[in-house]
Amino acid sequence: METKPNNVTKIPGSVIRRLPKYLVQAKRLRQEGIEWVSSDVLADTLALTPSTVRQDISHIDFHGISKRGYSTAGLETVLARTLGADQESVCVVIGAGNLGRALAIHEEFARQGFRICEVFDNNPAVIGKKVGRFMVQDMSELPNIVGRLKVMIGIVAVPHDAAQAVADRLVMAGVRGLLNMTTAHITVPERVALVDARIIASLRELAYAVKVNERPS
Amino acid sequence: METKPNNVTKIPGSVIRRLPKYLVQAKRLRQEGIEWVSSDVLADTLALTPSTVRQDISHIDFHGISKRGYSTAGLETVLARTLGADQESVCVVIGAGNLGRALAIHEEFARQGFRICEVFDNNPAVIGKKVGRFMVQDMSELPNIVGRLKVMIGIVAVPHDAAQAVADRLVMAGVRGLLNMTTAHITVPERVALVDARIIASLRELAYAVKVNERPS
DNA sequence: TAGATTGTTAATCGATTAACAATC
DNA sequence: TAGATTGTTAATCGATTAACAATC
Repeated sequence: METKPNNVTKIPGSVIRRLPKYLVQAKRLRQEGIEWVSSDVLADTLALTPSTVRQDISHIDFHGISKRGYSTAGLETVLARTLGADQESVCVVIGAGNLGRALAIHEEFARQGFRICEVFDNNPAVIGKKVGRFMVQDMSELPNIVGRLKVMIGIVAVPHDAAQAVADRLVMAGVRGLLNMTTAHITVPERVALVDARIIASLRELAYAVKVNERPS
Repeated sequence: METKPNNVTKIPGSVIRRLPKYLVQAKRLRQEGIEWVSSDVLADTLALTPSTVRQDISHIDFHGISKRGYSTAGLETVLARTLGADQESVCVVIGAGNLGRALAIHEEFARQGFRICEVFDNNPAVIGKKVGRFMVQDMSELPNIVGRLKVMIGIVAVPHDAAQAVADRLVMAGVRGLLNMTTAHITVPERVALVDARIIASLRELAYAVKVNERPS
């Protein structure tokens, strides 16, 4: 008997980056009491083609039904399981500046299953200070806490120039994935995952698009 | 005489999304006193191929020199001009929750040329309250302020369910581009640019990558 | 049953990479 | 000059879309 490849085979990045959008829609539709959704409707609401939707869903361990479409509840469940959204991911935030503090107290992360357990900084002036329900920890505590609380993800919210050094310490401490909130380019070993949040880059992309739209010839 | 196509032709999105990384590197190298950089070195530091770097730079109105490479100062200048990073972009933040407040006071945006001029909310309990140097404005003031201050970009930092309605009001007010900080899917007219910040989606991508790395067979 | 909709194969499109002539 | 490095063309690779047989 062959194993289903769906959960084992690595899903391409292009697909993985769309799955959260399907998850949001499946959840919304299910909450609205809509039980079935077709690839056509999903494609319409997300500005994709039905082909893309069906191809994407074929990567996860879930099947639609001819003539009815996809069960919204089923889709939600399987997408959540595939993405790991059915389990809490323990995170730490490094950097207790404006951005770091904001991320730490932004309730949405916890609501979405990303539990921030500590906030760190290396500035003696802020170590020990309160940030929401957190007391800012000294960076030297990082390895202890990562080990003890099984921290999976480190969120890098420090000044640009400190980003790589902080990333190195997170990797050393045993974190498995990094979210880079800075504009710096960070390098990590292959066993560690890295995603750039690209907020400034997204704003630049917008500024460029606005400029190009201005003279549409 | 033919016009240079570089500033006129629209640069593909895949390329535009890499240009901010080149800009960061060019600036860093220039500040370190390094005057020239080759496509090989840039590729190495950014985990790209030299071919990709040369192809990307060929989209902007700038040329390297055989045997020396690219002038870091020249590259910085032209990239900044191409992306619009040499000019201030006026932004508003909608939503004075934790995330909105944080974005409003995060100095990095201003430092990168994204000047936030006002923060809005529709909750009477927060309207008129101070957020850093801002006083939270009533949403009804949006059209006035967008018109008067020539606001280019609206940053949508409201709860998920309010995202589309807020986007509609920003578009109506005359904003030219939207940065969507929520997980909602937003639809805008073609003349308006939209970029998803995808912070939660990035964390999901990370959680998935961590899970897949765990059993690497 | 007839028709709607999936799942999948094949075709197209676009992005990345390789190769190399031009050139400083 | 000789050799390093660009700019560009051609080849490859991967992602998206189209088409359609299977099926509920």
